[in-house]
Amino acid sequence: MRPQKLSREQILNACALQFKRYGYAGTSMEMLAKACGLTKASFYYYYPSKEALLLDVLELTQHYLNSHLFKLNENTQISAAEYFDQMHTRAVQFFSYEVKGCLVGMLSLEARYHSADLLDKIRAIFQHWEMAFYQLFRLQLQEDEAKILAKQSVADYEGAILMYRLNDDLFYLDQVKQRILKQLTAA
Amino acid sequence: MRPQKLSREQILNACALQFKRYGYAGTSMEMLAKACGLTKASFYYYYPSKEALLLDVLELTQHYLNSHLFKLNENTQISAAEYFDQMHTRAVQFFSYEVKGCLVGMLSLEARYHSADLLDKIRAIFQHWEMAFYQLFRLQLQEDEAKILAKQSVADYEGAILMYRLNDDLFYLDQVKQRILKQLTAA
Amino acid sequence: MRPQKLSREQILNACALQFKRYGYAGTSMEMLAKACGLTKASFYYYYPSKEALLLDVLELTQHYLNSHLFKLNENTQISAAEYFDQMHTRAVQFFSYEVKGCLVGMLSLEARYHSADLLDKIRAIFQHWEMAFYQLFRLQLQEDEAKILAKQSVADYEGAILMYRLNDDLFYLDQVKQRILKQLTAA
Amino acid sequence: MRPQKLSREQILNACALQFKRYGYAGTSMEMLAKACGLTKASFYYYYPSKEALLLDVLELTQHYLNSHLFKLNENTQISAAEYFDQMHTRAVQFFSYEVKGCLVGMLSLEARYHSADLLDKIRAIFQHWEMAFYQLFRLQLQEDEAKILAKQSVADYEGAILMYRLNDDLFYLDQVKQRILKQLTAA
DNA sequence: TATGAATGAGGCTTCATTCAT
DNA sequence: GATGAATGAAGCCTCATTCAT
Repeated sequence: MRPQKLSREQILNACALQFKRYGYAGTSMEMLAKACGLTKASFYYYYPSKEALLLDVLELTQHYLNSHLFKLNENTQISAAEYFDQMHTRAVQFFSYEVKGCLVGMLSLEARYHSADLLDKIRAIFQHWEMAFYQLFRLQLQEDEAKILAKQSVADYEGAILMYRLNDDLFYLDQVKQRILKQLTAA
Repeated sequence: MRPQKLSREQILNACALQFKRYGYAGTSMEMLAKACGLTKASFYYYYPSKEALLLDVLELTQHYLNSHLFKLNENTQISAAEYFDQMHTRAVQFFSYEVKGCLVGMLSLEARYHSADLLDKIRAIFQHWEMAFYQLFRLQLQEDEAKILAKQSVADYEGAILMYRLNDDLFYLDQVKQRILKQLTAA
Repeated sequence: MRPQKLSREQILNACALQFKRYGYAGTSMEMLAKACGLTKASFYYYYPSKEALLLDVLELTQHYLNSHLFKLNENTQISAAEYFDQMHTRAVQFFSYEVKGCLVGMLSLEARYHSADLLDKIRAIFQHWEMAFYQLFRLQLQEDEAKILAKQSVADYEGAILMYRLNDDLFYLDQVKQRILKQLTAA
Repeated sequence: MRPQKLSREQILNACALQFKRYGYAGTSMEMLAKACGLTKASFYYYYPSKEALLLDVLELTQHYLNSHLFKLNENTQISAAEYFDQMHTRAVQFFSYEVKGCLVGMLSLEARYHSADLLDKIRAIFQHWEMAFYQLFRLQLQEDEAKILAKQSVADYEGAILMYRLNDDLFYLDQVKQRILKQLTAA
């Protein structure tokens, strides 16, 4: 009776939203199935377990981030600051889409005492983000400065998103942007 | 009457650690009871529900933070920078005690779609922290600057703690400190 | 899909018997599940809560009573007394089936301090019974007499069933019948 | 800190009310203790178990009924009808005191599949009531008639009380009275 | 593919009862 | 006498998962 079959990607996206909203422990397979317009049993046709699903959700998230947020378009003419500005806009969109917050940051807290696979994946995603920042900042800054700012920026974003989620206030994300821009243009 | 195995405060502290480690949804009453050396049923002698317990845990946390971390000793001779330095040291200790991380930050993510009471309490705690920062920063900075820096600093700490928890790397917390100190001494 | 062990109606009937035997508070979900040949968890596939189940049990009981006991076959040639005699026989069967007693009467005692929904449903069932009596008695009696006798008869039956259940003695039910018949034939 | 120690009888009376209101299964030891102004543990000083308490409650009820409701004052000058009238008034008071209903009738339903002791006690109480009616009715009626009317009257009262409790309507009890009076005065 | 049906394990909570002072 | 503290068992319900069609 369902309108149409969902693609693997649509399922993962729907599940990502549930996880982002309620966390891993707070999301049941029932909720995930319903979010996909499937029955619980049907849902198991696509995914054999909650953990497997989560890993795939993160995999997709990683791909998405790598191709949409972290990938630097090298043959561009705009400045590092301008580039970062666009990057920030896309980041804010990503962290505001449907549910405010950062799925990966959230899972990082829950996953700390779970499986090693999960931790590795989460760390990898943050690493890629840091690397993306590094390459961008390197256009303007010294190696050391770029390195530190990249590492710091990831943390800054996570803190800002946490407060954004809690207080519904974009101030935090805007401050992060201003601060990074200042360092990029000051150089 | 049989003597109490643990005092109310000891129970709350033990539970705080469990919540900090596994989150609210990820912690079962069984785990909490065991962490207190009690059976599940005995545990209910102290707390009528998981939610009530959580609120008391947060209450205690708030009291602790207000009296140990957020309270400014006014009749002191040291500078704002020195004062902040000590404050930071205590904060790092607090966020490293037994389990790395920030209970309140963690709960803020889970609580977003839970009870309003919980959200209010969490917001209040962050507010107090911000206010403490503000009063301290005000010693050196203009009202506007102090205000912004205070708000930003809370977010910065949360981001740093998140990454500290994930990567076991104190770099993040140290950077936060340096950055704030720079603004305090530059003025 | 695996075939259902028991139909919805079979489940409700099995549960009705449990409730009739042990009352609402005295019947556990485990008992109900076992009475249906299901595990506790499987039982929840059919009913989300004990209260919801009870309401459905009463709904089914009401339907059964309305169609088997309370419904008057209008185009019949027999007298009111004869009709009542048959009605009584069916009533005795109903109150003796598997477990002696009246589920609704029993629940009426327990429900007095429970949910309003429950009370309403119970009152409605008794109302329907009274109405059935009224229509039947009206064939022979004045409006006022019929009204009073109908109201009284429901109470009489309940008292008789209570004593029947306690003492295993059909005398009580037989007396109720005789008394009503006397009023119907005396007119 | 309690105002004053409760007598055994006060405790039993307080418990009787709880049982009358919520039934045996629906009343917890906690509720009983609180109704007596005692803590749960203190309550066990008086009663070793819920079942033992219940039996004592019934014992007291039996004593009360035997001496206040069932005992016929033989050296009186009034007629059987007048005597019954007074008896009825006391009965209505008894079944209306604090909580509408008949504890024994209620327990008879719950107890049917419990301990034999309980059943015996309940049957004995109803027997005594029946005997009291018999002796009274015998003043006016033939042995057979008195016997039947006595047995029937107990059931009638129980039915009337059940409906009185459910519908808050004294009509039922009044009808029982009228009916019995008619038989007493018709003779 | 899809899903109605089923389930063991576990989660939150209450209960009747006991312990130890 | 009295009660704070403790507990095993049970009660209601949810969860992740499997079965069988």
